[in-house]
Amino acid sequence: MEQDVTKMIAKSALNHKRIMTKLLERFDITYAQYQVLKTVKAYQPLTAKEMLVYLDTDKATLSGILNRLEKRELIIRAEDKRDRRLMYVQLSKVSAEMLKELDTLEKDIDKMLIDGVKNRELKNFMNAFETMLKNQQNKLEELEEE
Amino acid sequence: MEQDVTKMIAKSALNHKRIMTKLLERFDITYAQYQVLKTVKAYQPLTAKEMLVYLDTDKATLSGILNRLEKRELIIRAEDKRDRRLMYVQLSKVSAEMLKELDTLEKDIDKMLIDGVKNRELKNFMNAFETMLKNQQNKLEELEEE
DNA sequence: GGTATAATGTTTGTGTGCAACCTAAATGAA
DNA sequence: TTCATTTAGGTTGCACACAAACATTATACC
Repeated sequence: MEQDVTKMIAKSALNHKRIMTKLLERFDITYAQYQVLKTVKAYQPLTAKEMLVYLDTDKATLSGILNRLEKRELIIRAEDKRDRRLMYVQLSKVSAEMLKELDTLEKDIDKMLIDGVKNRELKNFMNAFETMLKNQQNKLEELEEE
Repeated sequence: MEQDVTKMIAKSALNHKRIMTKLLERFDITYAQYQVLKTVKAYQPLTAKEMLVYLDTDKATLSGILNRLEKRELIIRAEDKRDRRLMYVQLSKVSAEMLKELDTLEKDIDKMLIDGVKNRELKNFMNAFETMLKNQQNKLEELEEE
């Protein structure tokens, strides 16, 4: 039964990624690129380092994604004159428009997910999930310290 | 609130992958390789096509993983004499031993996950999750048909 | 000021994930 | 038998995940 929980989580994460990827096809961007663009929209202008806080990914990965987004003119990079290590990122006009549309689409997907789940059930679900997430965090911290 | 569910799912799937990756470091195999080995153990000898049913991955991905596992002598590939397209896969002695140990480790992780969640809560959790998984499957099917 | 150290970001290498294409072998219809 | 079609599987190309090494620039300490 415990293994089932693990499998369900993995399966639904994969499902969600596949659904979003399908929706994003028409905009010709990947799921990872979409997540980056959303973060830029929410906090722009911001540096790569700041993005890492929100994105739960690696700086090397992010660097590549930003390169591709810049090449396609979906983001604009500008360096800080005070600290020349910093690169401030913001949306282009094209991507800003794109994201408006995508915001609606994604909200629909999020609602679809919990369709048929009663409010009280959902509360319980999230409570249990919080506990599990904490368990995982603890285990991860334990593993980090060797 | 709906977005939170989506985020929780993504986060916990990532957490689990990271925990397992950490545990597998000492055996010098990746999480994907471990999943393949587990499948081989459960159904060996079996063909690549059969594995795909259990693994929810792509044949191109699987092909690469099998190559690396074979190179490291963790699996053995043998062709069928009746149908020379088929490659039957089984564990080597080394990986069979390795998997015994890993089985225990993984079970502990699965138990750790639900620590502090009452039995009734867990039942509800899984019920709600089943509903969500079905919602996703429906959406995916809807998207496949264009 | 000069030098060690830290911070920001990029590059490189390996392993997935996945679509699209390719090969060889089996199958089936004419 | 012959030839088109299907099937199992491998290969290629691109994007991401992530560790490790690297380059540049700031900062701290003397």
